Amino acid sequence: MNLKELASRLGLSPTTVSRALNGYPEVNEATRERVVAAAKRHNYHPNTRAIRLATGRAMAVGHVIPIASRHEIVNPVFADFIAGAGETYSRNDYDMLLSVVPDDQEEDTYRNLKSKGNVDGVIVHAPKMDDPRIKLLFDIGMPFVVHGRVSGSTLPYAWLDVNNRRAFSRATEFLLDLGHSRIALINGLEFMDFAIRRRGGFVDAMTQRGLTPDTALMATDEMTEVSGYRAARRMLAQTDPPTAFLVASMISGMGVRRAIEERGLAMGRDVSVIIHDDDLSYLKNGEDVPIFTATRSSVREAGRQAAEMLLQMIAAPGEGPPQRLLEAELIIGQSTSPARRP
Amino acid sequence: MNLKELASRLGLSPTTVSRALNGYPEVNEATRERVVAAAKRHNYHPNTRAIRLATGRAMAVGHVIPIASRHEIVNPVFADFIAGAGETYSRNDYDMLLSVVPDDQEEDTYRNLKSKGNVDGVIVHAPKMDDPRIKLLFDIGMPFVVHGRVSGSTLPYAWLDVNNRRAFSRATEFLLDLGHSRIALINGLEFMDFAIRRRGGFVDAMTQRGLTPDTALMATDEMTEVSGYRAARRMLAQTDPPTAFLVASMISGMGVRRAIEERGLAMGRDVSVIIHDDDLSYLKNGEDVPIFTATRSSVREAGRQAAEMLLQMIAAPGEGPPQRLLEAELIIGQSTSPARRP
DNA sequence: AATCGCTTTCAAACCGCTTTGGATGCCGCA
DNA sequence: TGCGGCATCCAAAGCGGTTTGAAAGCGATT
Repeated sequence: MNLKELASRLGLSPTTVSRALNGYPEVNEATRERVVAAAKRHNYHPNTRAIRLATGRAMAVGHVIPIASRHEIVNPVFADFIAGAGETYSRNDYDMLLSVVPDDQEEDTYRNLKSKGNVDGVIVHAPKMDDPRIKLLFDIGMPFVVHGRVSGSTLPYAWLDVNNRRAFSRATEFLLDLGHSRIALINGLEFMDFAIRRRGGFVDAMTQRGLTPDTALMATDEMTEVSGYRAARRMLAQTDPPTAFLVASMISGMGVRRAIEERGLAMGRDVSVIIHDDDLSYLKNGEDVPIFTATRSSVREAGRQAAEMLLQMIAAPGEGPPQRLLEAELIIGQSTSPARRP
Repeated sequence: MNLKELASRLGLSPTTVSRALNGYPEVNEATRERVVAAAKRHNYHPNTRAIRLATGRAMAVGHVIPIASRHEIVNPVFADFIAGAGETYSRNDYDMLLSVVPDDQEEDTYRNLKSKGNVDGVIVHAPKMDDPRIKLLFDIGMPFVVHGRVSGSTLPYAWLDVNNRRAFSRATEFLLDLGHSRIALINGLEFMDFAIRRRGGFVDAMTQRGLTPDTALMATDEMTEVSGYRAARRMLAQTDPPTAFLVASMISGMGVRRAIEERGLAMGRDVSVIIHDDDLSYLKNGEDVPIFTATRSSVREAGRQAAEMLLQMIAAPGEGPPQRLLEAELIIGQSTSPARRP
């Protein structure tokens, strides 16, 4: 059932039927009702491919998720972010296009997306410092919203980010207030923008209290269970081990806990731990009582909002790029306690 | 730059240019080379929207991921499965369309995908027993591959599944061979097809050795850390606690470990644990030495293969639905040991 | 010289919708 | 009676490709 057929059944022209269904004013209210009723009765849905060609809009947005060719890790926050964004798209009749590509083909992917015209805009994931994608997307004229920010970029781009710096400085201060001074940072990969900011927040808070961060207590790696475990184990084996850990994710936090317990210590009693909690739906930080003390910010909500911003930009271009900074909550859980006097 | 313009620059008709680029035989090799060179020089990429309308193919496949309206959990294996499938699509110039919808709108979503023509086929995720989607997709004539199987369905549908039954019976036998008899099962939600099969494998292996599974040692819930923790804690507090756990996922396995250690016991020494390991990229089960003894099957590889099967079906319809059963490996890790004599 | 067959090219129709630029009919008003 | 204005409706021209059916060119065959 297509437009032409529906029109001829109604004894109307395709023009009128199209207008009736799309809510244009120049069609008699009575005929509109007839048309709408007939459309429903015959289960008519306009062919998306035709609409797209005729209007020149793709009614779709792209998410390019790069696969690091070296370690092949899929960032676990993608699932929740994309679920959030997907909700927004569904509500607005947009499609979500996912491109999974080796990270060295990422630029080509954006170029193709543009020149083949299958999306109206993209979300940029996992920005790095001085990320070249910003300039690229500007050059090819593709609307985009960055999930995160790009230190070093001078162009006015649209972004949505968590205040990572502030989250980590607050968490550090919280540990300092509890009397800890040997605080370890188990960070993500420090070419990622968020990791740089987190480190900044940590270092700032320490310095502000007159402490010099010990580089032996600062690790940077992929945020996996195993890497959290390894870093923590190594640090705990030092002569002057940390009494507290600041950890970049729930998953690496679980590795840290494993290392602590393996040493016969108890997390929350002997060693304090604060994690950053993305509030992933399948990795809740406890239910009634949080397991970990955490800086929490829902990545799913971030997805919803970033998608809204992008649709907004597509609908009204030339408005100046929207930017939004979300604050993380500090959640007090069972993994922190006052430092024990040595 | 579009086809018409490229053609006129070359002094050729659009027909010839189109054919040259698409490798049709009825064009002179010399002209083809001229065309291909010009296309590259002018950076010409055919407009996907036009191709889709002209050919009637969407060159896209859909993944509908339902969000359970009650608990809003995004299945953590989606990310890896989709990454795997995405690789296949990229290689074959297909787009991946993700629809995130509340689970009560799932049927409508499939109907719309079909009637609006934005995909050529779909992957069905997380099948339940007697899943109604099978019949629906048959009725509307949409090619599909199920990730998993659907107990109770009589229609010949395409699927790719892990041999969950065998995986869990092997794991159970392994524990029995180690001398365990109080074995607990911490399963996923038992309206999910995979969970039913796993339970079947467990029960079979027990019964075969003359043991009656204790319903007090069988839990079924969402596969989260917290639910694993709760179930294990409850069971360990019983008068005749289990000496071994069979757990449906790595994440709930971490909860089980937490419950064990909270009780002052050590996993692998006092209590044995076997998990099912989907080999998620961000949740590796150790690196050199596996943390958990596990039944392992890469969900990412499953994604790759399921996508290939679907593309195959789309390319050659009417071939009879492909079906593929993957076997899980049994990985021996540090979380199992012989049962201690009481 | 006429015909045939083969290769190579092209004009035009088509995919299913949107949108422009009229038409048509009817009413009120001079 | 004639005409402008308004409300409705429609024919046709896109959108940018693919594909059908035909034609042109040319050497070989009759």
